[in-house]
Order: sequence, then structure tokens, then C-alpha cells
Amino acid sequence: MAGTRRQKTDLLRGTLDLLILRTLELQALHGIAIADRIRQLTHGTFDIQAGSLFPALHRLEQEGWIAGEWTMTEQRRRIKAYTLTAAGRKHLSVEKRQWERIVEAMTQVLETS
Amino acid sequence: MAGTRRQKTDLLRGTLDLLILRTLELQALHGIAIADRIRQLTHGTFDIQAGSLFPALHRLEQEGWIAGEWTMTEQRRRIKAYTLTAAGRKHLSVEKRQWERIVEAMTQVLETS
DNA sequence: ATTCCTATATTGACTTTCGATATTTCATTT
DNA sequence: AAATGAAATATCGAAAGTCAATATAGGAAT
Repeated sequence: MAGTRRQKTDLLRGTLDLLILRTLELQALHGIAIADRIRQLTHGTFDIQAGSLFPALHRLEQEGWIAGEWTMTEQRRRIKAYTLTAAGRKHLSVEKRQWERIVEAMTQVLETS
Repeated sequence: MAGTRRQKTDLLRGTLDLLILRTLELQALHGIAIADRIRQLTHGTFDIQAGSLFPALHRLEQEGWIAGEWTMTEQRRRIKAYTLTAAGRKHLSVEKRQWERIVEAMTQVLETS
């Protein structure tokens, strides 16, 4: 019955919010452009699918970390431009600290002899 | 209503397998002792609950990465001592590489100006 | 025997991620 | 003007992982 094939690697594992927030801190962007930017910055390591991206954006918007506004590109395509809110900036620093804490802890486990 | 309160932080997020495999590489241990060791090594950052630990151990055993054997402690308590298998050792190195790749990618995103 | 503690196990809820599919809208082509 | 194509957003269902809560089993201690 070949249930849907699972994907090779689950690289994201909860780092998606941090990735998105940080990307928007650098520059306001619309959905697809966020994924493009992340793919580019990480040289393809993080390749966020639409099915992960948009639910995440809605989640973050609902939390009040980001705000989306419908606009147009120069090519007259309608897009939802997302910006980081003040609350989002604050939350980003929390997520950053948490990430550093995880890396530190993992390093301790990995480098103990 | 009053659905179960969600927990403060979801620190593990998919790093659990690596934590367990690496801990067993250092020393064969039984379930609870693995969690204790990880909590100790990470100074409390990773505090693995039983509801996460045992399913993970069964998962890893089923994959063939670890092997459990019923034994006794010096205090005559029955425990399931886990050891890392050869396949587990190989898989551990894969997980390590993957972790490093994630850290690298995240660093690129976090440190771009 | 009852109580307590250690160790293992399981269940149910919730969340996240992903593949697949759908919809809208504009630009391009015929 | 109709058809086609592409970009951008959206949603659904399945799979997996984590956690709190609960359960069970056996030995130790009183």
C-alpha cells in the first residue's frame, strides 16, 4: 500500500521559527522569498517546503511575532509581505538564547571523553 | 478544556536520538541512568522524561542501533542495560555529521549581517 | 502486610513537518 | 479573447516526536 514515503532527513526539527524570525530581522520578505533566502544562506541545507512554511507563518503571525500585509511586487504579483514586530524581535532573542543553550549542551555531550 | 498544560520549553526537538546514542557510546547504561547522565552532562538543560525516554529506547532498539539486556544492579533491582551496537556506532557518526551540518547552517543564518 | 522507592512501560493529547493537492491571479502566447 | 503557464498562497491528511499522567512490577524498609 505504499503509505506516503517519508522524507530522507528531518533537518528542521523545530528550528524553523528561529530561521524565519531571523530572516525577517534581516529584511522584510514575502513567504516564498523567505524560503528562498534561507535556502540561499544555508547553501541548500534548509529547503523549506510550502507545507511547512505557510503553516509556520500563520502560527507566527497569530502569536504576534510577525505581521503580514498584502502588497504587489514590481511585476504586479500579489504577495503577503511579512515584517518582524516589536514583540517578534523580543521573542527572537529568546529563541536565539535557547538555541545557544541547546548547542552548548549538545557540545558538552558530544565532547565528553 | 484545560487540556493538558503544554510544557515550558521543547528543548529536545529531535536531538534525543543523538543524545542517547552518544551517551551509550561513553558507557553502557540502563534507561533511567541514561537520562540521569544526560541531565548531569548538560547541567540540567536536557531533562528527559520517561514518556520520551522509553519510546525512544524502543525505537532505537528496533532500528538495531542499541541492544537491551535484562540484568540486576548490585542492589538486586532488575534493569535493562543498553549497549551501543556496531550499527549504532555507525549511525551515531551519521547523526553527528547531520547535527554539525545543522549547527553550521543555523550559524550562517544567525551571523549574517 | 503495608508502604515506599526504583525502573520500566503505555496512553492520549498536542504539535510540527511534509507530500500532495488546490486556488487565485497575473503574464504570455496563440 | 481564450488558453496556457507560472508564481504565490493555502490547506489537508499522514507520520512522527514529546510530554504529562498513569500504570505495573519487584525489592527494601518499617
